[in-house]
Amino acid sequence: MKNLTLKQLRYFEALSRHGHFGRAAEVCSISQPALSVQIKELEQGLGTPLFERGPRHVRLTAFGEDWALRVREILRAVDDLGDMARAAQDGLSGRLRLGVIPTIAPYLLPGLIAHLDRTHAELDLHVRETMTPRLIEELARGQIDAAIVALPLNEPGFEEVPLFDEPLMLVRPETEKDRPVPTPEGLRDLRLLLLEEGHCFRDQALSFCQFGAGATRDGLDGTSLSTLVQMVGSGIGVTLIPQMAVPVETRSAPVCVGQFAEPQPRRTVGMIWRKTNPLRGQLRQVADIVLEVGRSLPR
Amino acid sequence: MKNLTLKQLRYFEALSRHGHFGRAAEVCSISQPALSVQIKELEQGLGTPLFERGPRHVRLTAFGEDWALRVREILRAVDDLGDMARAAQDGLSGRLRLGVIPTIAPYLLPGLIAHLDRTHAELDLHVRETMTPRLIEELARGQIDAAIVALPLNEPGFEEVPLFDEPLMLVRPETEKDRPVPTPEGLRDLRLLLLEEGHCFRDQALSFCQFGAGATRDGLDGTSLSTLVQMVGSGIGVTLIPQMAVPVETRSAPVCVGQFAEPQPRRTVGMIWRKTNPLRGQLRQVADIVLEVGRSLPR
DNA sequence: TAAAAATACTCCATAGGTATTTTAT
DNA sequence: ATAAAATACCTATGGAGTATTTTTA
Repeated sequence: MKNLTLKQLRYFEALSRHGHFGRAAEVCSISQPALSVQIKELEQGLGTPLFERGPRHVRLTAFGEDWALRVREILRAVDDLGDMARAAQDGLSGRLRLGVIPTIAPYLLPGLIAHLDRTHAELDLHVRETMTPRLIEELARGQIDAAIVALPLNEPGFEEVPLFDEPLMLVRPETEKDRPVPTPEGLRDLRLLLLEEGHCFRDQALSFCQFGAGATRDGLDGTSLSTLVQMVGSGIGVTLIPQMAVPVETRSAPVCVGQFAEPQPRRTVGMIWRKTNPLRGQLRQVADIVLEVGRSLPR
Repeated sequence: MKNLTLKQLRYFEALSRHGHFGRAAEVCSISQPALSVQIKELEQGLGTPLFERGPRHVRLTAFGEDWALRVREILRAVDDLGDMARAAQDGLSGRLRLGVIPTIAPYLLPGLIAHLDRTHAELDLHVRETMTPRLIEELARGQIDAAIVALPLNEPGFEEVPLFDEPLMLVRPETEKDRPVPTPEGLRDLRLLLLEEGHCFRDQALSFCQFGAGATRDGLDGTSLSTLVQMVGSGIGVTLIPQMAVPVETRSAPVCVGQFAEPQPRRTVGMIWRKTNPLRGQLRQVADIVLEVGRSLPR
């Protein structure tokens, strides 16, 4: 195995993930035959097949599985090499791929982007908005550099930096504005609207209401906080949203916002990245800026 | 840094070690301009210089130093990838690069090679004979797969497998054959001939005689056990050699061999390899064979 | 027969070679 | 003046594209 190339390893990795020559080739921006040839040469060089070709799907052989683990480590390490150069010339510059969960992105990003444009024009910010488990995966794979999520996560290999925390607010139809804010127990008797499965914010809200696992709940699911508030506005029920969402989301619906009595439900917003990411120095700087932007959000 | 290649990393590594474009290029089997170009592209891609070009030597920059550490790890990991394939199809085959120290090689290798030829013709054995520190270095760098040395070493990251141990024998001029074998203390009054600095066997012999560090010694240094025995044969002094060397070395010189009283000086012969070497399964097999061959040496 | 991988061929980008120039002591 | 690295230029290998065939459920 003297003429092993990084390209081959990248192609192998793509194929191992997609299990399909055509799609993997597309991801690699090459043609399917080009990928076939490289994979074949890889297997020939090794003297062992890496994939089992079925007519419907391509699967890693047992040996291929082992191999893939090491290959992924190597590719991560190689990608880090590039980042080291940028880390060396400190100061924020170059591409920075930031993941943000959907219950933070719309409220924090406008201010963050404006701030970065003003203070660090050299920084080429790419934003990816998706839910926490996906972000973790992409971080591990080196597809993004850092993520803004709700803490704690306790993922091994990741550094967590808590930035600020904020209360969760009750949103009710405007008609109920003079009613007292219910207790967590009282919430169970209302029709509580929540985000669909997968959003960590859903779980945070649920845990405040102390619904047991699997307990049936008289509510509906929405795909965004915006949707939920609109639903509340039309009298369907009530919902919880983080404080940072209040100014944006309650402007255009006939709803009122209430604050719970102590102990308030809260969530912690923070940043995470791989502990070994060479850009961690830069990422700390970004975290400071996110904190600043977060603190300056309208209440 | 999208078009980084393994070749570039290998060239970089070679240049970082040799500090000289011409010699590094030779090691890589390419021309000096080819190397210059690749290094230049590497630095351009990174946006940072990796080397300081002086008129007399090329040195790594501070950043280059950091980079080199990671690059070496990556290259080792990549080389391991190739070995994994061979490890998978177990059974001894393919190239196996074995280091052996000079005080073992001439006595053990003939039998070992004969045995392997007979039982594992598929195995392509490459032998490297040099002293322990060098072997350790080459193991770490992946230039050899395993080494046969005197244990213990306690090198972190290496697996040590003790195989057998053997006594150190006293070699005197044949004329002294009827004299009693001296004690360790008695040895100090004789002219003791030892291997030159660097051979671990020298230290083993010295420690038996309990010469303090730096104590002056009335002896001479030789470059091989063979030389030492010849010198003893011509009446210059006495020496110690490992038991396995006795049949070969005392055949052609007028010397006699004596065994010390308990506690005898002994050395342990064993094999070492990197703990993470994918071939370790194979290496254990080789160790078993070395043990067998070692045990069957004539006494 | 249809979906997907492998093969055939053609082409061009680029790694590498030789000859030469530049650089710094 | 000399040793060593950089540049110029040319060549050839091999990676990638398009068109096509083979494979198997």
